[in-house]
Amino acid sequence: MFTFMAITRALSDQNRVRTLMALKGRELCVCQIIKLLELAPSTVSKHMSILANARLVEGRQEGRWRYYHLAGDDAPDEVREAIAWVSKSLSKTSKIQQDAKRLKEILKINPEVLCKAQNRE
Amino acid sequence: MFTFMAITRALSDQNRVRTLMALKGRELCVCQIIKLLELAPSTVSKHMSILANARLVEGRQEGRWRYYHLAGDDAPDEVREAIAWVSKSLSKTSKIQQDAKRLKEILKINPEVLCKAQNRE
DNA sequence: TCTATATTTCGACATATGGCGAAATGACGG
DNA sequence: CCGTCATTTCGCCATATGTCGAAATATAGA
Repeated sequence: MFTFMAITRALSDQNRVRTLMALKGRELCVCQIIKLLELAPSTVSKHMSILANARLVEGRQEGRWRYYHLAGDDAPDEVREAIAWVSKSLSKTSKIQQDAKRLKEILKINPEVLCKAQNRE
Repeated sequence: MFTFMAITRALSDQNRVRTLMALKGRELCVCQIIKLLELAPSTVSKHMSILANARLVEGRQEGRWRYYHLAGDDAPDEVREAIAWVSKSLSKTSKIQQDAKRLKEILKINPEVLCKAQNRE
């Protein structure tokens, strides 16, 4: 029950759900998520730790960058089914499709440039 | 997206999730839910309105009593799948099984008696 | 080792949420 | 209609949560 509630609480915030959907089928670096959500780095970091805590996502360090991806086949059933449910429920919503479009543009930007730009703000 | 977030926010509270599980396969009157959760009537009422707002449950008036039941086949896909996911994830957890056991005892009590007892507190 | 830089942690703040009790509402039986 | 009673609405409080900026941490490169 405790782990289940961690999942539902993680899913109860719109920005976290948007992030999950953005991670479908790809890995994203934190600065890319920051750009997508247009939130402060510290805020995004907290969101990611809540998602990771619920085991919905996993992080991977590569040099100075940290990449997050959706939980894989090794994750508990309830987690994988949660992701499937979210995905099925939201894929067609306009907000998520807008995000997908924006994300395409963000992925074109060299991450180096993206990160540096954020640190100047 | 808005309706989806209503569902996830509804599911982000333990007492509401417990209520959903208690409603699996049966209808319950508000005073029975009050007894199960051991919360104030006003609190339970608010929880039920959040669940109903998310369309996870539906209410039915019968005389002075109000009965709630899980959303049926007429509910949107996302709702029915949410219920299925919750149910699959939690059926075996000890907290929910404890509730099921307690509920059996509560169902033995005449609702009239149960309600009157609550109004004296 | 020193500097630059990507991310996290910390501290603060405003708002949201879960809880209660009291009062209001609505339904039944006289 | 009047009183009783189940439930909801309202007003309040304490705590949780989302957000930010500043400081801390960690990593790469000079």
